Amino acid sequence: MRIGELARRTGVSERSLRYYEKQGLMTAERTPGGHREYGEGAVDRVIRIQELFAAGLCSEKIAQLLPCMRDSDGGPSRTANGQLVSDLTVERERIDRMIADLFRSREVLDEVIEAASVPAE
Amino acid sequence: MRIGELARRTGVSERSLRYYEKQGLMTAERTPGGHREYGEGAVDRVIRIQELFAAGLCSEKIAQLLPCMRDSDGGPSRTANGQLVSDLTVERERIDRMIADLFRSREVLDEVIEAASVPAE
DNA sequence: CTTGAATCTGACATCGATGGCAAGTTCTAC
DNA sequence: GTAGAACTTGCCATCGATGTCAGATTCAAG
Repeated sequence: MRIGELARRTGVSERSLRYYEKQGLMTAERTPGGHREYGEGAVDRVIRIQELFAAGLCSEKIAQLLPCMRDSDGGPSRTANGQLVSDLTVERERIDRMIADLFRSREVLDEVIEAASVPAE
Repeated sequence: MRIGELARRTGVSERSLRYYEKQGLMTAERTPGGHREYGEGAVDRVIRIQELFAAGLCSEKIAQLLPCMRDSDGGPSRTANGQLVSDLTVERERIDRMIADLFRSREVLDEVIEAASVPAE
């Protein structure tokens, strides 16, 4: 599939897809004319990338992380080295804190929403 | 307390504290000379603000939300109106999705970390 | 071929919270 | 009153992912 379809199917803009490639997060075959040609696996990969971005990881970390992931289709290709494991552990802790924060904030929102839905009292 | 101490106690920079004030997220008494003077409650408030920022809410929403919160010390002061409740509900759903994303990403990190800690096989 | 849609590259803009600096004022302790 | 720390305001810079635009090229269908 080409970039337009991939964008449609993942909900990620073409601009971002090209950016991901430039950041080394994904590759694409090229047609003789230079247009990107993606395999089916690209969809999952893009979604995974988006999730990691949303989790606050930067391009660089994601780029290091991706080849160590057990991909849905293929093999795990690589094992993380010590430095990467150390970095990822830090990220993991950050994510834990973020989750805790989100729970608290969600609770706050719920209280306010709840209070508004019970005007009496 | 003054801004330096508040910054130290909350881990938020003085720069950000002044920014919060400009955004209408908090107020401060002023000394005759114009220096900010904060009450004890400011510490909790700043931390709350930080959490909401971390949850992805923008200044504007936080500014609308804060007066509707049951503050630890004082009363809830206001009730959210329909528009705000609607906005907050949207934010709440976004936070839900974010939490789900974070769980998935954390799992990914765990798998990679785990795989690296078991070099054999 | 031709034409219009899709894609290419590259550059610049944006967003929002925060960092940093500069010049001036206030506070605190001596 | 004086010195130095702390504070004030205001402005410009930064970060990273994404938006957007322009001009050129390629693809697909007639």
